[in-house]
Amino acid sequence: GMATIEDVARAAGVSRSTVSYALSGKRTISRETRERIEHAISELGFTVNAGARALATSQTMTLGLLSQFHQDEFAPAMLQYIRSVSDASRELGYDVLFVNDANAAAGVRRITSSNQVDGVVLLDVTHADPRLDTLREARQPGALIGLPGHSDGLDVFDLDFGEFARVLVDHLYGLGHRELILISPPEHVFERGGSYGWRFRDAAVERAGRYGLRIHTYYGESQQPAIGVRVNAILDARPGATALIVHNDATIATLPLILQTRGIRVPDDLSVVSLYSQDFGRIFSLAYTAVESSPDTLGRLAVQQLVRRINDPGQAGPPVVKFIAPELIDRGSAA
Amino acid sequence: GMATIEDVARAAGVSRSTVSYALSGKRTISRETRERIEHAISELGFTVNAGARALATSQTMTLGLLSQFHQDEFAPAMLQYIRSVSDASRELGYDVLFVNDANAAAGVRRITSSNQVDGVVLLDVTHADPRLDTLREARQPGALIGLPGHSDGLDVFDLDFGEFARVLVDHLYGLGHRELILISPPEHVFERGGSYGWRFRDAAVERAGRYGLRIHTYYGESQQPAIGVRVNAILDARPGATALIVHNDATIATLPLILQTRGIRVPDDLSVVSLYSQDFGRIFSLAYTAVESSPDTLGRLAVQQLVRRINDPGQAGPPVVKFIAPELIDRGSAA
DNA sequence: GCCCGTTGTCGAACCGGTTCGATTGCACCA
DNA sequence: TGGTGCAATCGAACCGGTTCGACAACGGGC
Repeated sequence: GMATIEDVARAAGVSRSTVSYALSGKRTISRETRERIEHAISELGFTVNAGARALATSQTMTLGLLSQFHQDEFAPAMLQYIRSVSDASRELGYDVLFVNDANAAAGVRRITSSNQVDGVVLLDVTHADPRLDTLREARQPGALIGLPGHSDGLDVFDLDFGEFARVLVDHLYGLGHRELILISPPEHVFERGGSYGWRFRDAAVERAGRYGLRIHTYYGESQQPAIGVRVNAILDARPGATALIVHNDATIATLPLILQTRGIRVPDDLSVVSLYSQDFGRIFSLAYTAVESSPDTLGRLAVQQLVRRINDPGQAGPPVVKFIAPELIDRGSAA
Repeated sequence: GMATIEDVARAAGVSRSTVSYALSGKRTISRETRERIEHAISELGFTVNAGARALATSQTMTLGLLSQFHQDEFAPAMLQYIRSVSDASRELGYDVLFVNDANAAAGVRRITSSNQVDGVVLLDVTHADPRLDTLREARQPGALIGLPGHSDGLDVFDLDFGEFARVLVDHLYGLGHRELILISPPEHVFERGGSYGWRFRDAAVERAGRYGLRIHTYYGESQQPAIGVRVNAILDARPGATALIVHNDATIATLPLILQTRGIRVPDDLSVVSLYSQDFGRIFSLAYTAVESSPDTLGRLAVQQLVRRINDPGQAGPPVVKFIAPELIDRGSAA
């Protein structure tokens, strides 16, 4: 058995409560007593029992992180969110309970109703996410990464996909392009309700229309060799287009190889712009002009807001919907 | 406040202990009483408080998962381990506490000494992993994914890299190749003590020597454009080599583009074999003959063994060192 | 009619902390 | 010199479960 606070108290010749107060600093303790206690603690190798503390304080100092691996999903981007949420949590003193249940809503219920966590972060939120209702019923606050159809009562953090699209269209328009191609996420993402697909597409089309540009929009694919087939078919069908906007992780990741095979040089023969994070670009060796998807910022903001609500229930104001503004990183792939 | 077992007891007109026994089934309860209790439970929406249960039973039903993102590491493979450990844990009734502290050893100490977990899985274990000593001091059992220099007291699961190398060399030898190139992980992986680097290389060299093959070994790089520069330099330096063995995630991921750029066809001009998982191959659209790195099996075995030790302390036998045998998946990239 | 074993339930102790109210001793002020 | 206030500490209650020992009721064997 491990040393308990009782053991420390005995070794230091004081009561349990005195040890507790010495630990928390919530009441004044004389210097000598505190030193005796500290000595006993290091002597015995005492550590507070997390379960007991959680029971007494109703605070677990743990956040739930709910990821979700959709079938056919292009997963690598997920890791960046897991990292950023985990890092931000740790900095604020929280641990992370990672949940990836097949039944995601049940996972939310399990960790919230049993009081295993003080708050929940949902990754990869879809338009009609089945986890949302369950999360709303929970006592603990929740923060979403990704905008659902109805976010009532929950804090939302997402990229401003509309603005992202406009920045890219503006960039291409400014460079003189007049006919564009947009490759969106795969169709099944739209069907599942990943709203970022149409938020980006609609804004791009609207903006292009305002400028009088022609823009052709297509669904992308999520796996080879379908990706290559699709891209080639699109390029064959639109020989007049001078620029490609790729809003599709799997497609942008293999694009260098596809274009290379076709003998297309970027930006000489075709301009390419996209949307991905620097880490993502490094992993796939991409050097396209892109708006940064900053998973780090997103995860960090979500955790910060969550912790604010935990410490300040009801006080932290009405639910927040925060969109990250685009930051264009010009890598010269559009001319 | 949530409903407690006391509320359930009151609603069902029984004592707390009776409710507890009805829940656990550790003592016989009459049918009518059990039904009254179950009714009360669903009526009140009662769920056992995890902290209280952990305190009473000294079991948290949570496993610690310690990942570690080394600087310059090629991370995508990590996600597969996280998934498999998490899935396997859930199937056995455990939750996963995900820890990614900058100071990894401190992370181990934190979650073990505070009794937040019943066991610990270490990912990406290096030769002289600083987490090991801390883990050995813990009350909880630990399972490693990756072979360290000294694994005393801990269960180890890893690929049989030596055998993996031999299978690939055998494959190439059988196809008539007489001069091979091996691209290993980056040098800093060897320095850090990732033993898989030399375990694979030494076995490949030994096997090639036995067959009288020439084999040239090189460190790979972990990032573009260094990867391309390195690969091109190697190919320039060894024009006589007919086959390439790539034991390096980052390199194999960009190899298609590099070879395409050089105008090298696989397997017509050069045979290529490697070591990666099917998922990894799908993400990077790779179609090389490779030995499967089965992160899924590895994660699952580690968790199973860990749970065995948790339920059966001291009884589960001496520490295990289990190596996964290679499975060659012939995708025709060697001729 | 008595003894015994079984079934079903209860009360109390315990797990390891936190926190509130009470108490003691001492310095300070009027 | 008595009252006041503060610093330092203690004891007890509580958080929400689990588990052990006790006990009543009951049926069966003799």
